[in-house]
Amino acid sequence: MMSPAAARSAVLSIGALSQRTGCNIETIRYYERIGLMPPPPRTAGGHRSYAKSHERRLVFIRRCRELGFSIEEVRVLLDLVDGGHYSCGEVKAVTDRHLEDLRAKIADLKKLQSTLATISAACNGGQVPECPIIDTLYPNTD
Amino acid sequence: MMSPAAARSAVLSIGALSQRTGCNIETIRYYERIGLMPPPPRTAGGHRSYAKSHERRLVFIRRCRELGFSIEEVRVLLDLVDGGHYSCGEVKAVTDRHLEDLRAKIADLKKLQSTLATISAACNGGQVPECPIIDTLYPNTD
DNA sequence: ATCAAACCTGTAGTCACTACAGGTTCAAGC
DNA sequence: GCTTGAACCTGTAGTGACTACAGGTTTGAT
Repeated sequence: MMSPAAARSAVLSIGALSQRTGCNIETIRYYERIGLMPPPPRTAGGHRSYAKSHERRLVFIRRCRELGFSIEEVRVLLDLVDGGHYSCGEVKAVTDRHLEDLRAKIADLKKLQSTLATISAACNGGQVPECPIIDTLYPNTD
Repeated sequence: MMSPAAARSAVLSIGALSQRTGCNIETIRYYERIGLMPPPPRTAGGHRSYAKSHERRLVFIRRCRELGFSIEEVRVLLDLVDGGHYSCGEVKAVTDRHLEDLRAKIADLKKLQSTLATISAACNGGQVPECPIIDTLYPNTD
């Protein structure tokens, strides 16, 4: 159990929090503005004072974002966690929907890549003022 | 060779162009504003009058966008085409750089999917107030 | 006290659109 | 010709997720 003095030594400025979490200062303020992060206490001079719990929350947010969850999805997950009595099923539902989105996006990109690779392969990159890529994409005169 | 009267019958309003190309009216105006599309002639009442050549250009733009080229990449390609004496190599360079971006993006998404699938698989979606997903993503108390 | 770095709030910009608001034009129907 | 609704116009602002200032204040070292 930390003593009050020891707890006070764990206080972080926004710059320190930024460094510890790899999250941009301005992004941290953005997250506060949109409600993902609670407004922290301030110094007498108006500077934000973050506790360890703030840091842990921000790490969670960043991990979710890195995994591609949208801000809204992160918000839903945080609401579940904040409520303190979420079910594992609710979390899994959000996660699996996101997984589905990822799969669809990958399939989409693969199709694009395949199409583009086919078009590009028809071009040997010469100096001729014609190009199969342009010829494919630019409609002919009717 | 179309007669002047026949050429005049090929004139499209912006709504007609939107329908023929599947490109939103407001997006067409946006493309004009950012210079991808040239400003077309106007009717006496100020309405835009698009020729067939405008339509072909817009189809090209839409195809490139659908393939994931950024607006700037489309702009580069259009500059090449507009110059009229581009080399196939220049076009291929833009295209292959885009292909590389696509490949990187796919690899990135696959990694995310794999990570997330692993995390999600640890969750059987029950009613317990604990969740391996949250446990993985939310830092523990130090 | 001085000074540079860190911080603050507010505003605006990025990218590629998308959605109005308020007004004008067009064309069909009477 | 008049009416009316649809289509069009310009200008502005919003979307999502940041990111970058400007101009001012606070902090901490010297």
